[in-house]
Amino acid sequence: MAATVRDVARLAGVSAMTVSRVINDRPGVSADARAKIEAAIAQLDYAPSKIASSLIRSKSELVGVIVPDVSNPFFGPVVRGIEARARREGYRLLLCNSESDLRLERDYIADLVSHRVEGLIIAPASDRSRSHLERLVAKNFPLVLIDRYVRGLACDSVALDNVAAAQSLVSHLTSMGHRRIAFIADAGQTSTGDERMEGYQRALAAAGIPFNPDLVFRTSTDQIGGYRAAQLVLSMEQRPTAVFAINNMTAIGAVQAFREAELRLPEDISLACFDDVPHLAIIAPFLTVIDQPAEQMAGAATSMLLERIRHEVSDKPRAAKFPGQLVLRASVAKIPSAPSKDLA
Amino acid sequence: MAATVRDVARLAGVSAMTVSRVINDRPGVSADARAKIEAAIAQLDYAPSKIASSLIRSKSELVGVIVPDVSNPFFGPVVRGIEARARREGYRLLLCNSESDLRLERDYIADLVSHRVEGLIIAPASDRSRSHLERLVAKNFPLVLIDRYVRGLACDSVALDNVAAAQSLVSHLTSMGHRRIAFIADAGQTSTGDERMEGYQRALAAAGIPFNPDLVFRTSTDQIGGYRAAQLVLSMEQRPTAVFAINNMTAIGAVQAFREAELRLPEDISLACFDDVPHLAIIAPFLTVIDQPAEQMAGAATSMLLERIRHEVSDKPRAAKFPGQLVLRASVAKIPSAPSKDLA
DNA sequence: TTAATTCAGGCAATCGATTGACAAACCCTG
DNA sequence: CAGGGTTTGTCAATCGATTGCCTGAATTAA
Repeated sequence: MAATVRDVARLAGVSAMTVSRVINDRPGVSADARAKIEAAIAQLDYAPSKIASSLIRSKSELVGVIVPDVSNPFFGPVVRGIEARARREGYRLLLCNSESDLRLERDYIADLVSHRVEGLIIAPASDRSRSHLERLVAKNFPLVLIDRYVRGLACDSVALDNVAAAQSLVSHLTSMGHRRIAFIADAGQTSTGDERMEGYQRALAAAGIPFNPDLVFRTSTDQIGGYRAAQLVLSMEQRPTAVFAINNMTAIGAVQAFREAELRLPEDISLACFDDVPHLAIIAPFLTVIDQPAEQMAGAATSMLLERIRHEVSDKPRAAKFPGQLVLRASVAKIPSAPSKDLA
Repeated sequence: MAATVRDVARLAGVSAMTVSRVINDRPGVSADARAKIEAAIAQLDYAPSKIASSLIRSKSELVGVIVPDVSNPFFGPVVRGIEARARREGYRLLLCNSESDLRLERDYIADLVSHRVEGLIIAPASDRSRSHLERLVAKNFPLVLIDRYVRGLACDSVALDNVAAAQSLVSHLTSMGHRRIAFIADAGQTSTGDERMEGYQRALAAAGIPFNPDLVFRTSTDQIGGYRAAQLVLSMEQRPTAVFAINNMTAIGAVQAFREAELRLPEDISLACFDDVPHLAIIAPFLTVIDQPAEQMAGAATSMLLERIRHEVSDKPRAAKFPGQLVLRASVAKIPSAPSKDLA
């Protein structure tokens, strides 16, 4: 069906190897032969098979990317950033959505390896991803973790400095007078979640507020999880004055719950979260958030991966940390320092 | 480096072909041999090379996807929808962002063809994409256009019924009493843009409002384009009472411009646009929009593509149209029917 | 016991591009 | 005009999995 080097060679009256030389811009071809070959290529609409060349060269020029969901406002820019950087080096992206499903993630990894991707950038579903990632690391397969790292897995990673970012966000809440601050957290399976928890606790400690486990609501880190957690928050006897949501999706779920309960933000309850929702800020500059430089992080991860692929670096795993930016908007209210009066 | 069928065969004490049979679940292998082979596969951590099997079978199990930008709130769900559908059939996605750049798009297409993707789903940059898409169509290459079609190109497409959707949106504006309705449009290169223009004009005609070309602002369909167009709208002597933005990004740019001019929406000016911004509605149920079923459309496009790949359908091009849903929110105000009084 | 039938499993060719070894033709200089 | 060096191009092997064709062994029926 499709034309091959041999077809081109026959039409141009040369050998296959000469055609190959022209395609790969190698020396040793006369101008005359080159012209004839190019004419033949155009005439046959010939496209060299990367499959065949991948096989012989053991270079697929493919990079695998696994994220929970491309349509997530955080991972969309991540994928875009990876693609932009990889493109410049002639690499294409094999994109998979793991849906945070461990089994799906494992199958995808196996499939990408079969497709002979030269490297893999992954936002692992959880620490339990370790079992299947370990095999890649053992084989010295180029691998970069993004957004999260996996405890005990010695490989490159790019993530936010979540401890510091969470601490600054929660400190903002305490500085606004909040003392009962609920934390809508993940199920406790990711480094990201643990670090944010750590930041939460440090900020509380810094403000002299004892940590109260009852204020931590562990749930799935999606909209429905945030919605349910927020409902639990609202059902508490002593309702928290502020909620710290672990990411954008849970925050959105929380807003939904608050709205249904006819609570006003921030008058009745304050809310702050991780991840800006792009564009949202313009239409409604509302949520106080930690903004992550998603595309930059993705670019850095891709550079690290390409270095691994080219063996330009030592085997020692590297961990890049990016700072989060606290963006103050309107979802956090100031609480008058009332407690002392109440006691009097 | 990586193990091959032969390595597995040697270790299991059988021939390569027997191994191949086990991998592909073909009959003709004894339970004993199968067990030994599976043990050898596990021991060597063998992953069959899809590159080699693609070459011999002429099936890459790859589908190419080209969109302007995955991080766009419309195209993110599109890609997700394609991936979800393709995955079930064992296909992987080769994802490219064209950035609406014609040259980049052309290069990507050539590269995907070289990678021997079995089919291609593309949201073409503009009607000028026709020149490079035509060659694919001529070769009978499985191709499905999504979101936009290209005039004069006989191939499958999946898009919104933009004429009807735009008409319903603009009719909503006229029914609210608006008579001077600006249209922030594209540069006039896409079917989508033209159809929305058609719907705009039909709605005006239905309301007995003469079409005024001065109210059409052609620009790039991104945030900055919307911002600039909105500034022009505001600088008009007789300022329109409502703005119809061709998509979400231009609407966001317009909001930005209105905000800077300290105009209130919808009290001072009304705004309606295409494309819902996911999640935005929950946090700020504000923009009146036409919502597109992006994931559904993507699923349909993928099904059409798979049918083409399998030659399950005739060569006749098919065009699927999806209805847009008018979602009324708060960005459109009612205008008191003043004109007659003014005349009196 | 023998022939017919079935079935496990091996050999070798193939997909399309690449590459090292090598041959042929060319140029130049002495 | 002959011989060394260079350019240009050919041949054959290779990457890893697959498959049609066959062989040899096992099972069953007569």
